[in-house]
Amino acid sequence: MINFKEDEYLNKLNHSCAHMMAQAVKHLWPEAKFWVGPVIESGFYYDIDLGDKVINEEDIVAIEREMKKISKDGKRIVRHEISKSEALEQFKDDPYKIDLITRMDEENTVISTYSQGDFTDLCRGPHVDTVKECKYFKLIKFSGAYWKGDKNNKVLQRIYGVCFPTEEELNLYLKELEEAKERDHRKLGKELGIFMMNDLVGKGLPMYLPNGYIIWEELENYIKGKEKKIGYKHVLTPPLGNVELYKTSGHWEHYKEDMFPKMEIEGEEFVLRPMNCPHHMMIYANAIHSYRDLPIRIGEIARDCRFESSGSLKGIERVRSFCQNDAHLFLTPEQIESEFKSVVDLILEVYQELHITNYHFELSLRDPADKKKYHQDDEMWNLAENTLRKVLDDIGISYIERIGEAAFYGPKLDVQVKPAVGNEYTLSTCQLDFCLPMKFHLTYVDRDGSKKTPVVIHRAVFGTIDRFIAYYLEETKGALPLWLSPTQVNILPVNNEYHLEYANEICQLLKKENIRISLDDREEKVGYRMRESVMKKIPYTLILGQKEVDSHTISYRHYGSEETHTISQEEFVHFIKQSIEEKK
RNA sequence: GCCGACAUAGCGUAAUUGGUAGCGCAACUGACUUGUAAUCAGUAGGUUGGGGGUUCGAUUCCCUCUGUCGGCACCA
Repeated sequence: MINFKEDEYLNKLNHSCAHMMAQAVKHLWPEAKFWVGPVIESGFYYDIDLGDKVINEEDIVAIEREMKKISKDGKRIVRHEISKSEALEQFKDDPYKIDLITRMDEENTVISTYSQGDFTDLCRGPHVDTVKECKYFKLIKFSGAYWKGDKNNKVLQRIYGVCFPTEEELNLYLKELEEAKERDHRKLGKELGIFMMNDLVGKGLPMYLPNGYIIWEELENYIKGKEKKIGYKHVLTPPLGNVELYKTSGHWEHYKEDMFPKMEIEGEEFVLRPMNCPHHMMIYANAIHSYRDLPIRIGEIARDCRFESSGSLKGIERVRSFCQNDAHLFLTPEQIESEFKSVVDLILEVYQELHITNYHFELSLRDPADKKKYHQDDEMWNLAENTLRKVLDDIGISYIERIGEAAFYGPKLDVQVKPAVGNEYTLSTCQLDFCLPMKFHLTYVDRDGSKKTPVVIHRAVFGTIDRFIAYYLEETKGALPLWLSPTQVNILPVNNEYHLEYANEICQLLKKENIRISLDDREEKVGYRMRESVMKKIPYTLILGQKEVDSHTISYRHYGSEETHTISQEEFVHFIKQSIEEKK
């Protein structure tokens, strides 16, 4: 997908188009006031104050029409430079622009405005030469958006759009947007029988259907197998806990509003747990540990519940009940680098094996100015953040630093991915924590006999199994690799009377090898059954007729290909087993 | 949670400027006995998301609740 911010001309063009949209809005609603209209990865938007007026579909059509007129009229876009005081005078009736101007630093800053015909906007630029260039545009969506992104502020009207140099590019982009909807995991999840939701059960509470649970089990076994190989021990802990546990960890203070409310019973208070860290801390604390025992790596596919705001729920990407692929590594300070590296290596290895390529790393740091969110200990934060930077630089992976995105207890490395529809999210995470071990008074006995506090790494490779399934469905457009496919091989006997016996024989053969098969012995034409097999995105469809019976062979078609291959039974079994093994 | 849109059979959809709903797929029955993306015919399936209001009459208009979708905010 195109990134409008990265291409210099597209950036300029879209920014100019945002101005042109503002001009059109001003023509239609002269009282309109404008906040900001930046170029973003997916085009541009403008935040507009229209008083009580709320934008609707018809307005969008009208705005587009007006924009076409403005573009056709083809006014030049002219830059003017003015002083701060001149700007304050020029925009004195516009509280939004005054807000922007006032926050510009020095008194002598040169401020620029851009004009086109009857419209002038405060802007740094650059812009294209004339509005004529903004010919091929489309307003994509609109919604309310809090002023300055603060939920306590007024809601402005935000309109999103895109602009291209040519009609072909615009149409291609719009087509890609439509295609993205086709691989939305919510659509695929329904079509392929992966998961369901039910109003009576409750929103944000997905239920995995037989097909979905096969994927779940395979993923769970896969990741646990990987973890076991590098020394993780898996545990099972309850999905709720005493409120005191979360008061101790600090989660209660930070997130109680986002947890399912506490339950009082027999004088005790419990919550459905929002994460597993405290449970794992207590498992660590259950025994005395020597420095020789460290690192201790505790893993769990753990059920958590968070009271996510209703507006944030999305398929199985963002839910209220989910399972983390969680683990906590308890370390001596000397082990931080090697263990952090081993987690990053594991993430990279898994991504490579699963052919995941569209992702990037983000180093999430604290905002030192935010005294409320973050655990107060400058020395700890500096140590933790510098350690992470060092490890990442040693490994040689590139990453973007994000201020104010850290967990309250420590900095983290996040792996970000972009879904078919919507904003990017975190798939994998690795977090460094000097804070919780102290809160829980965790210790190990060091070489000199003294008690020391271990360091903890929190990490999740799949993030949550739920979210990973969502991601992987979209990534594969629902055509999952063989090892994850709910049905791996679908068998079509050409004629039940003559070929069903042979088909059953092949079924038994494949079943013995633990291959997930289905036999479609309905009295329908092969073409009809083939069509369904393809629509279900089953990796291999076998066609067994007289030819195969006579020669004891198997004819198969691979999903995505229209060719048929005929090979011996032994070859096919070997081939399928190898493909599963290699996660093809 | 906020701003807005939407909700018709298992799924995908059509229609009514207010006169109680059609179609396709799927399901079921029968015929066809099938060689790589839809064989034909028939049957059944809806208090048009729940509740309330306006009206002679509401699926359509209004209110409300629930859910979904697009953004915003949030995301340990």
